[in-house]
This record gives sequence, structure tokens and C-alpha cells, in this order.
Amino acid sequence: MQVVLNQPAIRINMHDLLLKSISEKIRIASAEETRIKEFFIPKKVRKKQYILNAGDVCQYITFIERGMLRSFTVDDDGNEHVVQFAVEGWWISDIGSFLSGDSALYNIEALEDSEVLNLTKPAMDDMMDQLPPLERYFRLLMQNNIVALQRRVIAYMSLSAEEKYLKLMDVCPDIISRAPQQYVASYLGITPETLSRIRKQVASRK
Amino acid sequence: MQVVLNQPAIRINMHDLLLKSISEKIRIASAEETRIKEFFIPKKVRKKQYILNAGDVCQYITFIERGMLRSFTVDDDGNEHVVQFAVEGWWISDIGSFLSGDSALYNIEALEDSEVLNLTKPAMDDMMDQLPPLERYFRLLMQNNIVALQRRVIAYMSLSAEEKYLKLMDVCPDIISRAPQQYVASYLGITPETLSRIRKQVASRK
DNA sequence: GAAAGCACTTGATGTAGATCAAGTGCGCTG
DNA sequence: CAGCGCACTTGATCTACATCAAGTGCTTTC
Repeated sequence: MQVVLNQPAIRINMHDLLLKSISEKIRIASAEETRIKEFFIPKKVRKKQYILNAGDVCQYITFIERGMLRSFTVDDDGNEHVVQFAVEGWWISDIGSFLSGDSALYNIEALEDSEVLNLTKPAMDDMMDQLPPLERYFRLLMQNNIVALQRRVIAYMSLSAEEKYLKLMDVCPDIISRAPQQYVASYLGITPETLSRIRKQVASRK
Repeated sequence: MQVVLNQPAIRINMHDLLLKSISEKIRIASAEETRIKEFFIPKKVRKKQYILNAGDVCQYITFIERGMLRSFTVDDDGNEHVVQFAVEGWWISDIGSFLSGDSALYNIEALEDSEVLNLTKPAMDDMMDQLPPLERYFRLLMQNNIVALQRRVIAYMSLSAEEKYLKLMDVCPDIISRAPQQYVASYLGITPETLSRIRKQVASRK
């Protein structure tokens, strides 16, 4: 079955969403699009496959053309904590490790069979040297990331479990419906039992 | 009394910490230091004075040469949530509002009489045009900010109130001792009563 | 120096969510 | 298609922290 939610039925080109993401933020010419593609390494990833192990160095940042991934940490008691979901059109990485060369804090795992585009640090530096407007693209990504993380910190500080869930459903209903619920619970910092109860309560109020 | 914690007894120059912060991350020449200073607007801020009101547009980012500030949000029930403390050598702003021109989410208030350096967006753009290595400095700031925010999200998700407190005391003991305890509690997402109990417990174990 | 205001501490009680333990349902495999 | 494994749901009980209410201590003001 080739039809994927929010995707055109037929994928013409492996880099479509990447170029769309970039052109939404900065202006790029057709010749530049061809150049950009050359810096990326296409890769297919199987459901449950890890693309990053905590403790290794994160060697590339990953753009998702199809599928879904999650990044997560494992605490001292062996509990997993989902830090991020990423789907078509989104980036995922351990950015601290990628940029500093330190050990990664996160594992990154595919939740569905996926197709991704990887960008190594040397390729990224080359690309920005040769196409300077890309610097602005990545700066905007970082800024948006900071704003999103700050909002998430505030939500953790100030909202009840149900309020967090409802807010998340407001912002990304499709992702949350698509992701395994135990991981949604983990992302919200609550147990699967609590999430199940909240969902039941919310449904009974409709 | 002119002696301030962690500060030389006599302040020679209003931009000392700023230049130190920058030169720790990128290489700058003496002539460039003089140029950099010119983009910043020095300002004295009184204890309890607001330098940003939520709802306004954040017009400048602020570097602290002396003193302490906090940024915080006020929720629908009127509760304050401290998002950040900033002291000498640190930056503070509502970065989303600063860069996009949207309304600020945060209030920023001085917790002590302070001296700060403000940098408007036009001045920032000019400065980076004329001194391109500064782009790298601000990029590194953003990267460090992302890493710190991610760690904070994980802490909220996975640690108990006491663990969060102990971790914070490990990382910035001086700031936490210097800040009013009610705001420390707010920063940790716990009540002042709980923080008081934790502190008592921890002290009784020494 | 006394009084007022407010931050911090302490005690009692309440509660949102965690933990533990089964039961149910869904997807995958042979 | 049947069986197995595991995700999700449900019920009971527990607990870390919130809430409420005073008491104590510190700082500021007159």
C-alpha cells in the first residue's frame, strides 16, 4: 500500500519534502536545488531499526521523507523517555552530539519503515560554504526548536496530565494518532495507564 | 558595598564580561572588541524592574554584566512559572519574540539591581554583517541553549522533585543560593513548601 | 528601635497520578 | 486460521507532592 497519510499517492522524487521545507523558509533557485540534493545521503530504515545509539557520536542529522522515528533516553532504572517524534518533513538528531562530537544522549529508532536523507557534518559545512543562504535555513530551524522546547518546559511545569494531552492533540493530532500510545505517554511524562484513562475520559465527554 | 560575588572588586569596563564571553567561543582582535562594544546599549536596571512585559514585542536581547534577572510566564490562574534565571555573563530574552516580532510570552524582571547590555535586532544584524565571526558566536549560544533545554525537558519527565533540586544544585549552586527560594521552587515546577521540605531533608543528611 | 510585610518553614489533609495486577484486544507469524 | 505476544484497558491501592493554614524569621520602612 503506497498511500501514506498526508502524502501524495506517488512519490516522484526522494528529495521532494526536503526541498519543500527549505523553499518554505528561504529562496532557492532550481540550480541550487540540484546542488542541495547532492549533499544528502538517501537511506531506507526498517521499523524498529536504530539509526543512533546513545553513547555513540551522532554523525549525521536526518530529514524524514517518509515514515516516523522517535528519539529517546533510557534512565538509570531502565525506563525509556521519549524526547521527540519526527515524521515526514521533519528533522531528527542528537544535535549536541552532532555539533560537538560528544557522546549522544539519545537513541533514535524507526517506528515505521521509513526513508530518510542523512546529512553529515562535513557535507553540511560544505553545503553552507557553497550555498550561504542555507545558513539562514538552519538558523531558523534552531530558533523554532528553541521556541518549541521552551513551550514544552512550560507545559511540563504548569499543566496537568490531561491538559498536556489535550494540548498535544491540538498541535499534532495526526502524529499522536499514528504513534504507539505507550510512546505518546512517555513523551507526555505519564504512564500508559494514565494516558488510557485520560483518553477514555475525553472520549466520554464528546 | 561594591564587592559582588564572583566579580572583581573593581569593574574596569562595562563590557568586560561580554568580551570575555565572546572570546571564549570565537577569536576576536582588539580592534574588533572596540567595534563590538559600539553595538550594545548599556543600561542600569533596578531590583523588581521589568525589562520585558509579556504581550509586548521583545526589542532587544540582554547580556548581564552585573546582577540577576528572571524570565517567567503567568498562567490562566495567575500562577507564575519561572523559565530562566540569568546572572553575570549570561544572556536573557524572549528569543522567539525577538526574532519573529511576535508578542512575547515572558516577563523579564530584575531580582537585583543590575547592569546590562542591550542589543537590538537591527544592531545585531549590522554587527554580524560587519563582523561575520559573530554569527558563529550566536550560533553556539543557540546550540548550547537547545542542549540545555532538552536536558531540562528530560529532567522534568524523569526525575523526582528532590532529584531535580539536587541536580540543579550540582550545576549552579551559586545562582540557586542567590535566588529567592520561591522562584527556585517555581523554576523546578514545585511548591515552595515542597522545596523547603526537600532542603530540610537534604541538610539533615549531611 | 518598633511595626509591618512578606518570605520561608512546619503541620495536617487531600489528590492526581504512579504502581501493581489482571483482563481484553489487536497484530503478527507459522 | 489458530496461537502467541504484546499493547492497551481496567480496577484496586499507594504515594509524592499539592493545598490549606499557621507559625517563625528576616527585611524594609518610618
